[in-house]
Amino acid sequence: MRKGDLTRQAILDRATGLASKVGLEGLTIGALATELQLSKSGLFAHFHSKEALQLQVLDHGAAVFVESVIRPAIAEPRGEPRIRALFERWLAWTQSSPLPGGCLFVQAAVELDDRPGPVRDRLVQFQRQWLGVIVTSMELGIDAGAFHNVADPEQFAHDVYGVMLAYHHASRLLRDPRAEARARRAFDALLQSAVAPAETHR
Amino acid sequence: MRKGDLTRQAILDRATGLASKVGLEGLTIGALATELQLSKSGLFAHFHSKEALQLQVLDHGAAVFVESVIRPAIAEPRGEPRIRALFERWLAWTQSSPLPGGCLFVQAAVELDDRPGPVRDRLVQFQRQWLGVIVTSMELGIDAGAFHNVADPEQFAHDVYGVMLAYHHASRLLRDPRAEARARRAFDALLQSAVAPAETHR
DNA sequence: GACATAAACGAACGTTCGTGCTTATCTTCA
DNA sequence: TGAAGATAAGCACGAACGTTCGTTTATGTC
Repeated sequence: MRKGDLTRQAILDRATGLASKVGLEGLTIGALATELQLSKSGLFAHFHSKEALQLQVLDHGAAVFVESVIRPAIAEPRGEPRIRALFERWLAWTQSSPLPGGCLFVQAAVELDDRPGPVRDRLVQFQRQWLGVIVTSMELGIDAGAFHNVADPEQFAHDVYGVMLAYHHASRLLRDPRAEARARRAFDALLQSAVAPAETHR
Repeated sequence: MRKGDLTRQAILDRATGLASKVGLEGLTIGALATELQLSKSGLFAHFHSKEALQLQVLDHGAAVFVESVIRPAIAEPRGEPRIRALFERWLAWTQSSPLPGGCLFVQAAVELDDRPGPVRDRLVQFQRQWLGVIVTSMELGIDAGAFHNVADPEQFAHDVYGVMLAYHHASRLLRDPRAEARARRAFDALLQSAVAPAETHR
């Protein structure tokens, strides 16, 4: 790997963390350069435009997300364990050290929800994929008999994401120490109402 | 009412809508002045600092929220009707014309969650009050026998807010036409699991 | 109608924003 | 080791940021 790629990677690492705090728009080339002890122009040369930087930050964040949340969770057995792993690893992700400002995508979602352009498009794509992972995991669980077949995977994914957003709100804005317990309880209730009858009384 | 108060009100009206799109930080005095066909300095004189403007925008938004969501909902009879009214009016609020960018508080919550200061403090206060309204409405419903007494009002409020945030995400970022139906279904499920047994089989 | 106050303006302040261009300093490989 | 090419710095730009100033225009009161 070339030297340039190394610094570019270092820039993206730092930029991802910074963007989790101040957003993709609040992310500033000058501040980022200062943090990395680089000159503004030197850093800028890696990306040629701020929008390109934002896109790469999003891509970088997505790559990390896949490695630390999705891939390990997919390794779990189908049904409840896999769904639970997705949820638990998402919780851990929002608290992970490279994200001092919470989940980058939650921040970006609110920031970009009415700001058309390629950055928004990319984010929408990622969010759909993420929800798609939950939907698919749910469908596979139904096929395996872990959940009863009247369960609606898309509704379930939507609801689980709501639990995640509520946790983000309670924990980050309200600094509520019970946020995590609340999120788990909500998730359990959601999961409980989806498990197949045979599993319910074990 | 003096002339100055009138324009100040007009400024806050417009600023609230603008902030719902671009956030309280993205809200810019120059852009706001242009929209209102005022000079930057003339507008600035009403607030003396940007932070003061942000605080007043928050206050103004909260006042409108109380009038259009909380007060009418509180007028409904205790129990299910009141809780449902809170939820339905919140849905309508996020789509109301003065808020082209969705709920101002959702935007602000994500933006300020790790930006300490008086603006954040004010927002936290409002959010606690809002959740408190749901909690109290739930408690009153339990007292009236509409919900069974094992229901946890704080957990319920937390969960309902999650449904609201998921709706905001699905509708605003993903532009999912099924967002509203999903939100209602999630809310109904939440409410169903709280209603007293006598009410369940009617 | 004269006077005092309130409200809005226009110009400028110092910073910071994103973005170019030109130069210098490193890596890399023959 | 030295030439070629990649990488970062230096410097400057126009625009926008929040803020301050002195001045002008509108409003309200006696």
